[in-house]
Amino acid sequence: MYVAVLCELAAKAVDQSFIYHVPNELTDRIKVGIRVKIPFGKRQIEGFVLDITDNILLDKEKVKNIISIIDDEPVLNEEMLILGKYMADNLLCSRVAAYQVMLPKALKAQANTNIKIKYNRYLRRNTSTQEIDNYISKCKYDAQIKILCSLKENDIPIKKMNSSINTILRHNLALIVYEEETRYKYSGKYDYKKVKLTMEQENVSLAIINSLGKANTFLLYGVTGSGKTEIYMDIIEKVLQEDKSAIVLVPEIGLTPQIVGKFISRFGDIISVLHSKLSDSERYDEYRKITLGKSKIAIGTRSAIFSPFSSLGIIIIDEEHTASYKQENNPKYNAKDIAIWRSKYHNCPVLLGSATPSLETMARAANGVYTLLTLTKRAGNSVLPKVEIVDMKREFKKENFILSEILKLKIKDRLAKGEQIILLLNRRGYSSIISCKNCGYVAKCPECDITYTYHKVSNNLKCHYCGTSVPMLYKCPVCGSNDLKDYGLGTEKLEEELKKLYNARIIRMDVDTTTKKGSYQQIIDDFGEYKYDILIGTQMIAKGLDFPRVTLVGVVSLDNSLLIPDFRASENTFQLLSQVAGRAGRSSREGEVVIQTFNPEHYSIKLAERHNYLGFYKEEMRIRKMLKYPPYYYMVLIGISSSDSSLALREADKIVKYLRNNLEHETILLGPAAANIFKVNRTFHYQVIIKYRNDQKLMSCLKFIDKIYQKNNKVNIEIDFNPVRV
DNA sequence: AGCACGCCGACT
DNA sequence: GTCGGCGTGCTC
Repeated sequence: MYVAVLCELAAKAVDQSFIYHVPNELTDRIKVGIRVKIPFGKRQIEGFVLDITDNILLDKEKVKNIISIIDDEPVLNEEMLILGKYMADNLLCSRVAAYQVMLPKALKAQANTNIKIKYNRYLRRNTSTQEIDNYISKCKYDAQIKILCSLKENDIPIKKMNSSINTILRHNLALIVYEEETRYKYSGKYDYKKVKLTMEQENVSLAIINSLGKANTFLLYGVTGSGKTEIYMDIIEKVLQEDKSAIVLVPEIGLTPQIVGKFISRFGDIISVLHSKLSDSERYDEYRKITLGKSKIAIGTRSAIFSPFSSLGIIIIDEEHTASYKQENNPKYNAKDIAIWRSKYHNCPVLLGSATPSLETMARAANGVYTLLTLTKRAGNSVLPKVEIVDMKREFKKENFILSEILKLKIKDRLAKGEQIILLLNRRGYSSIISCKNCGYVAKCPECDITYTYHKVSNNLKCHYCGTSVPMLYKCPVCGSNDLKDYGLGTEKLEEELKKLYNARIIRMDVDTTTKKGSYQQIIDDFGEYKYDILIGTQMIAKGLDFPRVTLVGVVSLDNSLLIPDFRASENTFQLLSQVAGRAGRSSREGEVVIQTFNPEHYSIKLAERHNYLGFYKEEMRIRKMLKYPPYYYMVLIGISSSDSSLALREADKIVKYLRNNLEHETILLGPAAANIFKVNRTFHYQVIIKYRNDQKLMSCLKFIDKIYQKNNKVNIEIDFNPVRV
C-alpha cells in the first residue's frame, strides 16, 4: 500500500504530494485525512494523507516508508479536503496553509505541542443502592460510609486515590470512569428570556425557515436593536429539530459576550465557542465537541467558519460588513466566501445580518443575487438617539482643541445625573495626512479620490493607489491657512484632559489595556457595574455593547477615520457612526450622540446623523461607479516587498508591464505605488492594484507571477483578492 | 522550510 | 594550503 502525503511545510516549492510506502503492519490503520510521520530528506516531519493507492508511477526504490501514524480518526474530512483545494486554487495559497488554517493547533501537522485531552476521574456506583446499604450497615469506617452515601446519588470526582476508595473498588461496589473535560467555561450572565417575535421578525424568520435545505444567501438588513439575534435563534431552533447544525459568526466574541449567554440559556450545552482569546487546549476541547457530535452550534470568530459539522443547516454571519471576516495574512480568505462555498456543499442557506451592510453585499441583494430581508422597527420601545454634529474648526478658534464646548457641558450634565458616558477616539492612522484645521480641506489624489500620504524622506505627498506624487503643501489651497499639520490625539491625552476637567471615574480601553486574556471582559463588566463614569476607547467599544446607564456617546475625533487613505474610508466612517449611535439609549432613557469633526458637511456624517443607510448607499454607489471601485469593479492587490527598495520598485514595474500586456484592455492597473505602510522591519513595500470586471486571463497571469517569484528570494510578492483594507 | 553541495575570499 | 561565506537545488 502507498499513500500520497501532503507535507507540513507551507513553502510553495513543496506544495505537492509525496508518495510513501505503508509497511504491512500499519495498513489497516491508514485512512485519508489522518496525519502521518514521514522521513523527508534528512528530516522527520508530519503530513496529511491525501490519497491511498496500490499502484504508483514512481520508481519503487525511491519510495520511503512512513514512520508512524498519528491519528486514529481523520483530522481532515472529505469536505475539508475539497475545500482546501478550492482555497489553494482561488487564493493562490499552498494547500497545506489552507488545511492548517482549518484546524486547531492541537490537530495541525507538526503542531509541536503538548495539547492533550483532559480527563476527569469519577467514582461511579456499580451496584444497586440496596447492596450499598447492606455494605454500609456492616461497615465500620466513617470515610467509606460518607463516600458510599453520596455515591448512591451521584458520581464522585476523584482527585487522589486513597484506601477507602480502594476498598470500595475491591468490593465491586463502584468503578472508576474517565470523562472528557471541556476546559472553557462561559463565565458571563444567563439572564436571557425567550421573547415572542414581532410580526416583522416572524416574517423574516419564516422566509429563511422555508428555504432551509437550499443553498441560498440572504441579507438581513435590520436597524440596530431590531432583534436580529432573536431571529437567528428562532431559525436555529428549527435547524436543530431537523437534526442539523448551525454556525454563527460574530466579529469578535469579546465584543458580544452576551450572545454566548443567550445561546447557552436557550439551547443548553450543545454549543462550541471558538475565538481568539481561547487557549489552545480550550479551543481543542471546543473543536472536539463538534467532531464528536456533542455540539450542534458553533459561535465564533472568522475561523469558526471551518467548524467541521457533518450536516450544516444554516450559516449565520452577524455584522457581515465587519472587516475582520477577511484574514489579512495567508491564506487571505474571507469567511463570507467560505460560508457560501459550504452552503452549496451542504445545501443550506447563508444569512448575512447587518444594520449597515457592506456595499458589496447590498449591491448583490439589490441585483437579486442575494435575497433581501428587511427589519425596519426597533424591538421594544427604544428610539434611535439624537445625533449632534460639532464643527471642530470653530472650536479650534475658541481654543477647544480636544473637547468642544457642548460636549464638555453634556459630560458635566450626565455626571451630575449619575449617568454614564462613552467617548470614542479612533485609532490614529499609521500614515501622516495633510488636512486644514481652518477650513477642513483635505489633500487628495484627484484620480483615485484617496487621501495623499506625506512622505518625509522625499518631502512630498503620494497617492498610494496610483503612485503619483505632488509637492508638500505648506499653505491651504482653499483658505490660505498655514495650519495644515497632522495633530495627534491619543486615548491617554484625552484621559488627562478629562481628569483635569472633571472629578470622574475614568477607564480606558485600547489595544494596550486589553491584550491580557480576560482584561477586556473585566473592563466591560466593571463599566457595566457602574464602577466607572466614563469609558474611553477606540472603535472596539463601538460594537455590540449594551449599557442601559449610558446616555451620552461622544465621538471625540472622527477625522482619523474619514481621512484614512482607503477607498472605503467613507463607508467605514458611516458604519462606525451608525454603530455608535446604536449604543446610546438602549433603555428607556433617551440617548444622545455628539460627533466632533472638521468635516461636518461630509455626506457620510450628514447621512449617519439622520440614520439614513439607504441614502448613504445610493450616494456611495454613485461615487464607486464613477471612480470604478468595488462593487462595480473587482479588486486584486499585489504586494511587492524587498529589503532592497529600488529592486522592489523595479520588479513592481516589471509586474505592471507584464500585466498590461497580458490582461484584457478594460482591466485597470494602478501603480506601482508605495504601500500604506512603506517600511516595516527594514523591508520596503510597494503595491499594484488591479481593477477588473470580467477578465478571463487574470487568474492564469497571477498564477504565472506567483510561480516566478517563488524562486526569487530577494523579492517577495503577496496576492490579495478583494482586499478589505487597501 | 531546511539541509547539503559547491564554488570563491581571508586567514592560522 | 584551509575555514566559511551564502547561491542553488532537492526532498517521495
